Amino acid sequence: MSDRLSFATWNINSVRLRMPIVEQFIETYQPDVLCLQETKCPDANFPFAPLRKLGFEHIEINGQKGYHGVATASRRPLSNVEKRGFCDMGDSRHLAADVSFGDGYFRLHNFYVPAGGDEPDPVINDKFAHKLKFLDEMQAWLGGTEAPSIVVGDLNIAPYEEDVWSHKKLLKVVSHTPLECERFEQVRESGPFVDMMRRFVPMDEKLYTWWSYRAKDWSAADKGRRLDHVWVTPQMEPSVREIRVIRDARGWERPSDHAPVITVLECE
DNA sequence: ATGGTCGCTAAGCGA
Repeated sequence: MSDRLSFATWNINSVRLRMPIVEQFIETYQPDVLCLQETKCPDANFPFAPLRKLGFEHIEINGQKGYHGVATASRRPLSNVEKRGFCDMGDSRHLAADVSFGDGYFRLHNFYVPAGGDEPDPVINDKFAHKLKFLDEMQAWLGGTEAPSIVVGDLNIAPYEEDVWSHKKLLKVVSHTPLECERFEQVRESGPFVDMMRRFVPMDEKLYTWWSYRAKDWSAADKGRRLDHVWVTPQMEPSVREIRVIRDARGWERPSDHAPVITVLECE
């Protein structure tokens, strides 16, 4: 059966505060599935109604008060929902579900990897140690994935030189240190997963999904990083038609500091 | 080299 499906991943930095631009995004780009991170919303307060009104009848959430939280909203049913804990922290940073595509299904993992604090030394910075441990657990769990699978989310690492505005200036900045970038690649290769964004954008071209709130003019300064990712298992790669970073959304009213990334899948 | 801005939830922490 031929099929076409689009999904988006977006660190929304408070889903309740951001509902106006979530609605704007859905109306403009019409994704079939929307994976959100940093919902910062207890499950009891999640804005189900406006999403259902926009056609997202299937909504699965893994939230907590104040911090973190992920949600996957879909026009298609979501089955075998799984919310995995990492590092025994009680953090809400993952949700997986099966999504129908063509004659079968793929497993869609929605991740929010710890940011890792400021100091790039796991010995003196517990948050950075936690980030590295989280990657270890991701690899132990996702290594050798056989089912058609997609990993999306805010992975909080910009692994390649052109994934940041200045490779040299960010070598000691958490998100681009050699230590975590190497670990990141090991996790991806253990899948194995294909870095789909870089399949569409050459390695020598800048590619960002996040721009700090602290810049006076984020777009003019353009000091971005590619913190959000789309990985697919090799058997899914031929189905990926297109990936777009919706940079415009970073400039909308009361924006998230992350831009959404849309992926289009198609099969014959 | 430093500080710059957000969002939580009610002063400071996390990003």
